[in-house]
Amino acid sequence: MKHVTIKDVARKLKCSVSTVSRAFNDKYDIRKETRDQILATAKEMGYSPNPIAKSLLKQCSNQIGVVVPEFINSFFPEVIIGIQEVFLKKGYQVLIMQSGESTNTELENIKTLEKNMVDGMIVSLSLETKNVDYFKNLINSGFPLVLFNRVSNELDTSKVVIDDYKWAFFATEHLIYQGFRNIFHFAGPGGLMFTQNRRNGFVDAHRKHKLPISENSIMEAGLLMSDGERVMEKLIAMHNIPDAIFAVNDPTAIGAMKALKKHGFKIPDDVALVGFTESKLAPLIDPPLTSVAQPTHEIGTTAARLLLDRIESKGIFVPQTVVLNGRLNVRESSMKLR
Amino acid sequence: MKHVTIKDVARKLKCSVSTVSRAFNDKYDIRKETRDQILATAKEMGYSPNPIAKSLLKQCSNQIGVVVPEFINSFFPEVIIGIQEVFLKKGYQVLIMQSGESTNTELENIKTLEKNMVDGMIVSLSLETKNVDYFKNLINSGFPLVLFNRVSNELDTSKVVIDDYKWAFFATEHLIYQGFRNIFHFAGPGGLMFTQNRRNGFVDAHRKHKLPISENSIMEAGLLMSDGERVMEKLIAMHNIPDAIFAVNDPTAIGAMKALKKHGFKIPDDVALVGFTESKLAPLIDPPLTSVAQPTHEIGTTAARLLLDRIESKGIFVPQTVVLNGRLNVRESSMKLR
DNA sequence: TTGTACGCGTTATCAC
DNA sequence: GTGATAACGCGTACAA
Repeated sequence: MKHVTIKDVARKLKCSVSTVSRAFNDKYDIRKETRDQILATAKEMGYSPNPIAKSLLKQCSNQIGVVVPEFINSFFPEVIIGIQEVFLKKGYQVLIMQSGESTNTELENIKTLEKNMVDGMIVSLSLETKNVDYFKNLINSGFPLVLFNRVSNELDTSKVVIDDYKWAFFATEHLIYQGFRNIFHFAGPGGLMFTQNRRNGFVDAHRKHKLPISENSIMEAGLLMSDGERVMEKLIAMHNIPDAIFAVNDPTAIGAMKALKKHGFKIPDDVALVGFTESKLAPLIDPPLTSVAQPTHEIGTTAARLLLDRIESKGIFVPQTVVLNGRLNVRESSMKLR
Repeated sequence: MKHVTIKDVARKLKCSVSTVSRAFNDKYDIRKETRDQILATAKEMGYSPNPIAKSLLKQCSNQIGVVVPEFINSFFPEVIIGIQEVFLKKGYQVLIMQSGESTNTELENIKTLEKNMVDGMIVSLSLETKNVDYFKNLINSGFPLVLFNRVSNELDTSKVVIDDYKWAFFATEHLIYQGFRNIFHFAGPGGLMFTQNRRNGFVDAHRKHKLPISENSIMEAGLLMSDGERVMEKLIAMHNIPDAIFAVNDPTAIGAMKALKKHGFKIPDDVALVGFTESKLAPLIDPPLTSVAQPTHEIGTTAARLLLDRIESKGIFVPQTVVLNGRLNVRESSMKLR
């Protein structure tokens, strides 16, 4: 029933707890025979050191925490797999928590992990999060933290991102090269860095090609499929149909696609579509969706290595921002026929 | 830098640690004024009780652990959201771990959570897991455990499942009603309960309708898209094309679809398709895929409530298996066009 | 080489 | 109503 503790082992072997402890923590001031015997009986009794007690003592836990906004889309899960890959090899356990895009839950998650004495955290901020004071304190107090994807430039810590501006620029330019002129952007919620960057990329691509860009062509949508659907329905109702749409992410693009198909519009003949942060659906949907793919797995491994370096560097550590490369996967949804 | 502890607060207020402790654990043997003052300065100092120490003392943590094989497909994430919903409300934190379909990692995960003194676990077994001895011991020692989806009938504990047999039966029968006669089944890996159940449903639907069923029409595929693709390619190479396929899950169905489309087969005209455990892709793919939808969110909340009941019931507790209802969502991929 | 004793941050049980 | 102290399970400096 109860967990077998170091005392039980010591009692059984008629030795002291410290001897047992020593047997488990390969220090060389112990005789091999005693060590082997202790390890053997310990195993037999089903004993293993209690990490909780160890954490309390050593103020660290060989655990790292990961907090993500959601894992309905495949993006975050794929990143997490990358993270795990690195840490499991190093003997760390990875605790995952989900904020559900809520600042409050996010904060609770962070505190829980902190109190569990995780040795570091990898976080992608929730949509709601405006106030990053808690993170600031964490960083200032010397806690190892790495951000990815949803980052804040108020926080001076290591980050892993892709160049949203650049790839939004490329994606838009691709539409321009295809000959589309009346291009709309379905933007993400205001305030988020990547929303702004993708929007700026969209604008500057037009600027480079000296194409006018009307105020109304940038619509604040959201990040969900329902957002894309809603905004598209509105445009259809207003008979304001663009040639092409660059959406802030795949779900909104797919939402728009859904609404367009429902009303009999052909894609890409009537309206072309480009998404972002390629989802598993992109190549499978009809028509296949052009999208900017992020190197999810690599984002995970990179973030993990940055955190590991930070944890293991007992001395000074300079936060660094790693910008990984994306890729524009061109598919049928954005190809001008003929 | 360092965490502020109960001692710091006590020292600052020139009172004893027990008084501070009392202030936090609403016992009535404390004066309101002292209590308020303590709470105020504690807040000011940024103190909150350290759950690690509390766990060590109380042998429980107000945390529950969740172990799933993967969360690339939306199924497990959606279940987890349901689980969180119940537990967050009750003041529990939910720690999530991913076994990656590996027995070893699964075991490590379980042990980590156990050593973190989680008050209970919700687990869906990995594909590889044959030996469930560790779980048996866990259950026998009185540890609260609930299984879902990937369960084992060797384990005497609460479970949440859907009736795989029944819904596989319905799905197959649907194909039969549509007029298909040469129906294949892409089965999952042997050994898994749901693999067997879905296979039996497939067989018995044929039996009920007195349809012959050849040995070769059941192909062991796997659970991945690549598995479906591979098996379908093989069939195509052998010029052995069925009228319809009932696949063990959506990814294999979609893999088959991919291969079929690549070789110019029309769906459902040439080959009809039905999946299982409806994924987000199913309604979006071309053609939309018929599939058995599982009530993911409800699976999560149900499992959570079962676990909660088990945790809070200090006395005797009878394990119960809850069988939730699925739903066959019929879409274009399985509709016989006259 | 091994044992004793202390401390990690709490709460519970005693005294006072 | 409040303070001292023992425990929770472990690692480790120090003593033996």
